[in-house]
Amino acid sequence: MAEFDTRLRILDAAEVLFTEHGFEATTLRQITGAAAVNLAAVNYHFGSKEALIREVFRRRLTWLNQQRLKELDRLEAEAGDSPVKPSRILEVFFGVALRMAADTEGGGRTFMRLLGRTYTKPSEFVSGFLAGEYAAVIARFKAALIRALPNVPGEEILWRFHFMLGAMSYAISGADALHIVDEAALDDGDTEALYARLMSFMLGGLRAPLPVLRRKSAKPARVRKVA
Amino acid sequence: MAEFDTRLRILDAAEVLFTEHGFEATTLRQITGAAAVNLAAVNYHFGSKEALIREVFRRRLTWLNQQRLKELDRLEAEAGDSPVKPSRILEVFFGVALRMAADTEGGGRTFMRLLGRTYTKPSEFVSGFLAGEYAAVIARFKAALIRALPNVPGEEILWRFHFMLGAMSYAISGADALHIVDEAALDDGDTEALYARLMSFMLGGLRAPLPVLRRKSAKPARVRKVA
DNA sequence: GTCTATATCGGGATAGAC
DNA sequence: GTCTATCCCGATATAGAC
Repeated sequence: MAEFDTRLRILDAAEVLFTEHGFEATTLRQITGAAAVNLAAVNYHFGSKEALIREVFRRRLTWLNQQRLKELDRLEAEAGDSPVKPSRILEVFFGVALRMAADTEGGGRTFMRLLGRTYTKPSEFVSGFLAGEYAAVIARFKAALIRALPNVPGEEILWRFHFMLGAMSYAISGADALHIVDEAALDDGDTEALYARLMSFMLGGLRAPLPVLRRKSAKPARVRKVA
Repeated sequence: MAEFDTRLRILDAAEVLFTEHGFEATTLRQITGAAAVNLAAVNYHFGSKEALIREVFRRRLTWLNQQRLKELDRLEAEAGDSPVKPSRILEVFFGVALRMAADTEGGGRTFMRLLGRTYTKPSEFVSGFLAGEYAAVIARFKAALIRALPNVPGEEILWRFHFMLGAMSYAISGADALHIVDEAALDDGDTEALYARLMSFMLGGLRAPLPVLRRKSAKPARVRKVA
């Protein structure tokens, strides 16, 4: 097997095992065993276990975010001067992710489950990396949503976006987690249905009446930055 | 320090460290070091690291779920024969959790962050345990929601409940994760505000128009169970 | 119940032959 | 680029004195 192959085999095996058992619990011996390559290959190709972890994220994440930006570009070009509809914006951001998560064979599904979990507790050495990969994308989508929903304060949009990420993460974790909630085997194999369910839930949440925020005790009201 | 104290000190320290670094990455040396007790104390008091992990969950989770059931009991008693409002149901289930998460000093906040993350990827030896702790609670709340929302199919309610758990988990992870999304420091210290934001988002999602589910290809339409 | 000291294991990483 | 063999470390767990 060529060297190129070895690299890929390691990445694929690592992705699966990290998702299954977490970073720390996964050993290089397990990875190289599953990939049917030599133990020393990881350090040869990636330098260290940490570097391997980063690469597992990088290869999928850059592609994912490029897709998102490309589709948003197209959407905004089509819309011209008028703002893009919120539903379309969400469809792009989460649709790309869910389509990746639906890709059982290519490993996309595995990766998205890993990503959702890592997001809430990034080890020090991935958090900075993740932030870098996401920064531009979030900025663009946030701006688009703010344009699309002029009545909702930017801060609220950000929180709701955050909540949506959580909903998506759990949606992708799917039945694995759901059977804690209910023994009835909910079919999470039907991606179309899951997508539709999640999207209607999110749109409902995004457009929900604004919460009544009571001013905090003594703090004087501050002028909000113009969005 | 008395033996009772030692046990508690270990539990508290473990909770913090597990939340911070995960189960695998946290060593007994770190735990006993932080707790200022002897290394051997963990095995004396709990038997093993795994047993310690389970106990970290058990002590908080049973209390949490007892509160939920108690408050739901009260709500249903007050409502008599009429169904309880969905918003009240959510307020109980998630309110109890968020109040616990707001308890910075008692360690509730730490624990809820840990719980949210564990839910999507329970190690084999906690998943069964978690399911057991949750089963009765979920059943009760699911039933209450189905009564409250007769127009929404039970299956949809379950999915939306699942999405809500995700939103809550991310809400509690809070700013730690949010600053991946946006550098602007969103104030997640204001529990009241967070609670209001999350609740309006969830209610919007729960009451959203039902998704249009296209029948799957060849499968004939089945009669749905009566809710 | 608490401690020190230690047994035993398995981890990541690397040296050096092929 | 790939392999074997090995280094070195730190993990959990326990034995046995106090």
